[in-house]
Amino acid sequence: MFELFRNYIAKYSRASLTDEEFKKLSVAFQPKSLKKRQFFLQEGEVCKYMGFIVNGAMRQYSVDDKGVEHIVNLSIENWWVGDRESWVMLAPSIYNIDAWEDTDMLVITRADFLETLQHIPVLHEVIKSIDEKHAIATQRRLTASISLPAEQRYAELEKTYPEFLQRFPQHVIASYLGITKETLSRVRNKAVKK
Amino acid sequence: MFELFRNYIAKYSRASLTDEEFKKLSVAFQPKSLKKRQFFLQEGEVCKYMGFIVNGAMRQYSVDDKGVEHIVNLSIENWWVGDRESWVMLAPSIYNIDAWEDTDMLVITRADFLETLQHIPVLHEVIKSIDEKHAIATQRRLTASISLPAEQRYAELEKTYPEFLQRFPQHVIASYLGITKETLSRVRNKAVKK
DNA sequence: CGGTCTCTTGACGGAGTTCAAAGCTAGTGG
DNA sequence: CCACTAGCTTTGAACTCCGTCAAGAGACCG
Repeated sequence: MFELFRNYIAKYSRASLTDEEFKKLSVAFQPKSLKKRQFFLQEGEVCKYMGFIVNGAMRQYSVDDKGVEHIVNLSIENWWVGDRESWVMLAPSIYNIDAWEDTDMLVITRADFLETLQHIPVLHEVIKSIDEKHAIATQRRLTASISLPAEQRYAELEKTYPEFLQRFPQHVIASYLGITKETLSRVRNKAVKK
Repeated sequence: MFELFRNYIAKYSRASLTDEEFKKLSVAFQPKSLKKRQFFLQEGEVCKYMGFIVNGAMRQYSVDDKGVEHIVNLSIENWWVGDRESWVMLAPSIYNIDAWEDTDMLVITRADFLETLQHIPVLHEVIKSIDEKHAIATQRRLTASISLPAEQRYAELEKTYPEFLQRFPQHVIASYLGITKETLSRVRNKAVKK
């Protein structure tokens, strides 16, 4: 359970954690398993946990006035899930997060997270680096969403996260791209012919 | 020049900086003034500076295959400008950043920034808090851009950053929202009639 | 003044949505 | 092993929102 997590952390820290530090870190996290379709966070709740996906796949989405789901994030192994805004502000979330496949995660509360940071200074560096990567990815997606047509957004996804195309059905991918499943189907058929 | 900056920093730190700390911080920054339309960063360059706007207004945009500008960020007093991705990765930027009004800024290089962080530990907290706010805002914009039609995105902007509507002409706002100036014009006329 | 920048309005076209139907797959239970 | 269902993908036709192109009108500035 924790090996993947340790490797992940090591990747993000110049000086990797000592055994003792990693032990401290481990006790702050609790294993949690979700069945497909089970919620990790529901709209209106405060996001009390951040989760690290050990295996499985999840989606984060909002629901509009008409009841349509808009997927804002997809996550698989080695990704974090949680609503930053709600987590930081302690405010009710506008998002739902649920499991798309049966999923095993490691979760931590904000209190435990902050305390652990005190005890393991190197972690700051790790977190910062993760946040940086995340910020860059989000900015890229925003830029694409504003400036590129559906077809190019799909092409970009294919290049950036090809795993997603294996793991999620097309109607999920479509929503993530901000288009309908029908449009995605047509885009793909057109692409194949080229 | 530095008063506004000091107030800004104070807002983001629980324990505000000592005079000595702030002096250290100040020497790391250099004043820089840009005339309207002058570039702070051009596509293809590495982003060597982060800038804090003391007064004025700037825009960050990419240019697509057809030569159309897509504005991804607008910034005014008390905002930071720079391309995170290029700044962190030391890679050529895909964005242009220029002044929309005559602008006075304080700028810092990455080397000076990292060194200053060493000398003033409280700064980490400040930076983290700024980054968090920024990440949340970007996520919100992405969500809106995927799930809301033009009219609601404009309404949201009106609520979130009403200053922008005063400072930037409509065609700039339109591009920031990912629509054309004509569409924005029609949306606004329709809104007035309600 | 005469330019440059800005906003508006109209006519047309196209990308993408909506709605409806049908086919395709994989699991589940008889 | 087949029948049935649920979830997924595809296709077509009508429609809608928004972009494109073009023209005109106001505002500001040298």
